Amino acid sequence: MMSRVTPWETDPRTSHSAKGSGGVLECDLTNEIEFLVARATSLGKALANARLAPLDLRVRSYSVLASVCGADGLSQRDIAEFLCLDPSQIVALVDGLERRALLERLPDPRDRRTKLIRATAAGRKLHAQAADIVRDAEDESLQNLSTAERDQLRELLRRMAFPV
Amino acid sequence: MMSRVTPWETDPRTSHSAKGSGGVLECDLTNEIEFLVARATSLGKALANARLAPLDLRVRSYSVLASVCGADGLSQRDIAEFLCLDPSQIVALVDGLERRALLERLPDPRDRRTKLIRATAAGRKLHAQAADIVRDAEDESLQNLSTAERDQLRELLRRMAFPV
DNA sequence: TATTGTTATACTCTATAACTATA
DNA sequence: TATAGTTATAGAGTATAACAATA
Repeated sequence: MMSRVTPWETDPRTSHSAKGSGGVLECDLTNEIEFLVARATSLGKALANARLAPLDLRVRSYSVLASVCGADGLSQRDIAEFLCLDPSQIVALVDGLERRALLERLPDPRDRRTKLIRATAAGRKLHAQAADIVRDAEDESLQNLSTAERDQLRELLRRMAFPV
Repeated sequence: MMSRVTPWETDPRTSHSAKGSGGVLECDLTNEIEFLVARATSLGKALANARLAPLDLRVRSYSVLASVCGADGLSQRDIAEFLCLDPSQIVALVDGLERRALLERLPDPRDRRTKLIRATAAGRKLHAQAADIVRDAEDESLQNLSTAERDQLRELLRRMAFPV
């Protein structure tokens, strides 16, 4: 069974308005990097969410899990900053993953306010599966780009996503 | 007065966990284009929303206005497809802009089901102001990148955001 | 006095299904 | 039978403010 990611997409042939030769609307927005990056995110997130559904993960919860698996001993504050989320949102996300025993809150010996988040073995296992799925989805989103172009894009995006 | 865009950001110096030399968390996610693109979008959208607030616009409503100003005679369906939004969402967005007389719904002589959306003079004027603001915000988000790099990024993103 | 995690609340955005009028 | 716009609703995501424990 195929998952419909953008169920509202119309057949370009039945549409009859100001389009360019490639079927893409010609408009100033297509020159705005912020718009392009938002549209790419929208498409990518929809696809990834659909693909992660069988694991009972979404992009947000996957991101928390991946953060913790990648760098152990993060505080909730660290995760929030890294993911550009408010710390109050991390509470619910960590709650959900902790309830499934995918990660755990540990006391920080240096600061009793802080809770260090650590992935469990089950969490690491699920993350490995999820990372494969996400990699496939990303590969699909980037079909038009060669490996070299993807590397180039990644570097440029890194500098946009993590400004000095 | 300065607008705080990411109010939860902590001072890197007070943080004490697994970070790389640049203060950036080292984690597999930073190699995932989908993550980087999402983070860039998150930062950019927050900044743009804050800057557009004085015009009583948000990124979503601005996008609709910009679509219509860039390519006249679009149907709501066209806008939905272009912005990756469900047609049902366009209704409320067009409603809001129409109420402010920034655009109008016109009957399509070829198909009485369709409504063609056209920007009014006031809409074009406001769009011009908004586009300046968005351009400045984008410029700020891309401080790290040279003009050539921005062009490169734009082209790569275009192919990611509008796959064949 | 400032910070971490937390709770609460309101708002925006997204997803889905169903309806109507047209085609 | 299918499509454009619409309505309704529920759920996900975001933004703020305030509080207790701790620094």
